[in-house]
This record gives sequence, structure tokens and C-alpha cells, in this order.
Amino acid sequence: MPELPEVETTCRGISPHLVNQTITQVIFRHKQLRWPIPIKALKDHLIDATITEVSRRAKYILIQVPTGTVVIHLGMSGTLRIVSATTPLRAHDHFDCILSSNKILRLNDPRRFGALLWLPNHHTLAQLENLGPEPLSTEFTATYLYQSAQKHRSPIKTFIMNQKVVVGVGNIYASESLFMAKIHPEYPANALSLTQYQDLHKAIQKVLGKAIKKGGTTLKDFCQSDGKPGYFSQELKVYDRQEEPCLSCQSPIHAIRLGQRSTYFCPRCQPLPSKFKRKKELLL
DNA sequence: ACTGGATCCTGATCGC
DNA sequence: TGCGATCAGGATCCAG
Repeated sequence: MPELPEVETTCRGISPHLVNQTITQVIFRHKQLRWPIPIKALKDHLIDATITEVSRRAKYILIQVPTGTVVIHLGMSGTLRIVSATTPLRAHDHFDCILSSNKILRLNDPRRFGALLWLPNHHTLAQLENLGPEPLSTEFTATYLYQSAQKHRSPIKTFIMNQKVVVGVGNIYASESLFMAKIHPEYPANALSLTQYQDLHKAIQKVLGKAIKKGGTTLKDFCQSDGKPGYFSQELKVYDRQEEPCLSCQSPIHAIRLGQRSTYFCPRCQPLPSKFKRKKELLL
């Protein structure tokens, strides 16, 4: 369940269990997630190392030890939990990090779209380079979005999900933010006005900020057993609501595929000027 | 340089 | 009950 708010929540949840703990053992049960796991480097650098900090960049979780950083991405299906030695193993428990407190940081990821990487101090990691600004930071502004968009004619939804533009806007929040800003997801990025980007910028921050709060409360016990997902559904205005009435105008919510991702919007609240509508014959 | 599509993998769900 | 098709909260890679 790795939307940015859950990654943030995971970070906050595991951090107190990790910081100042010494790692006594690491166990690998799979050698590859999205990329091969650098098992040897992780063993060499983690065993007997003390964790100094846990932080987040984009949807990557960063666990700092004296000689470098463990970089974890949860992909589509990953979870990180704090468990005990008696917690039974489940399918897809790929990695354990055993601490001096006897607690265990356990990574589970059925689809293995996630990542477990090692970043030595003073090195760089391609995945962490060229990332756009954090959506809740002050570098992320409406003007920045507007200017970045000028050379992109791709649909606005695809544009805001591009991590080089801004990090952390996933498939759910892209649809939700565009609904709040009353912008059609297929609107070409470079056709939107600065005013529209001001609305969109505000919407992204509002939706993500609220979701982090929700994630924080709903997942507060996520590290004990299984924090139930589905808590978003109460807040979602369009996502996964195909054919249901728009909460603002009662029109049926539409669903389309955009960039191979499910996309939801209200055709009445988020109109698309006819000049931007795609013609079927052009798609063939 | 940008864009869209294919791709990695397992599991849940739905129609037949 | 079983089977195949489809879809899932991500993001990289590659051809055009």
C-alpha cells in the first residue's frame, strides 16, 4: 500500500524502533526484487552497525548507518513491519533485519516490484538522482509546475505522475487532485494556464496533506499486525467510483485508461475543450 | 527531448 | 470448482 502518505507513515512508524539500535543479523530469503539485492554489501555494512536515522525521499525509505544508507522502495505491494522473533513467516517475507532489541524489521513484497539497495556514503544512486521536488516542500510551486509544463504536451495526469516533475503523486492522488482542481485528466500539460496550475498545486498539497494525516491515524498500528487498507475510500471523490454519482454535481463518474493506468474524473466538473478531445480515428 | 507502450511479478476477482 | 482474462496504490526501459 505504498502511496506517499503510507510511505511517510511507515517511516514514522518504524523509525522509533530502529534509531540507535544495532543490527545483529540480516536474513535474505530472495535475491532479487525489482533489481538484484546487493546481499554481500548489505551484510558487510549492516551487521554490527548502529542505525542513526530513518528518513524518506519521494517513495524511498532511507535507513542510515555509519558507512551508508539502506534504500527501500515498496513498489506496488510492499510492506515494512516491526515484528518479533516469534512472528510466523508469511509468503513473500524477503528480508529481515534483526536488531539488538530483538525486534525485527521485516520486508514483505508479493509482486517484488519494490527495491532493496545499498548506497555507500559519498556515492549516488541513479534512482535518487533527477527526482523532482517534494510536493509539500516550498520548492514545489504553481509557477514551477507551469514552467516545467511548457515543453510537455502529454496529458496533465501523466505529467504530474512523472517523478522528474514532482515526486509522490501516485495514481490515486493524481485523479483526486485533478478533480479538486476541476481539470480534465487528458488536458495537455502545456495548454493549462498559470491560474489552473495554481488550483492544481493547491489541490495536490491539500489532498496529499490530508492523506498523510489520515494515513497517520489509520495506520497507527500498522506495525503490529495488519493495518487495513481501504481507509482512503471514505475520502476518495472519484477514484474507483466509476458510474457512481459525482459528489458535487451527481453526474456519473467516468473511467478511462491513461498511460495504462485507471483514471477517474467527472466529465461535468472537469470539462475538456473539444479541441483537445482525442478522435478515435487518430488512435487507430 | 518527449511520448506511449511493454515490462517486471503475484494475487484477487470476475465471467464462463 | 476450475480456468483464463483482466486488473492492481510503481517506475524503468526502449523504440519512434
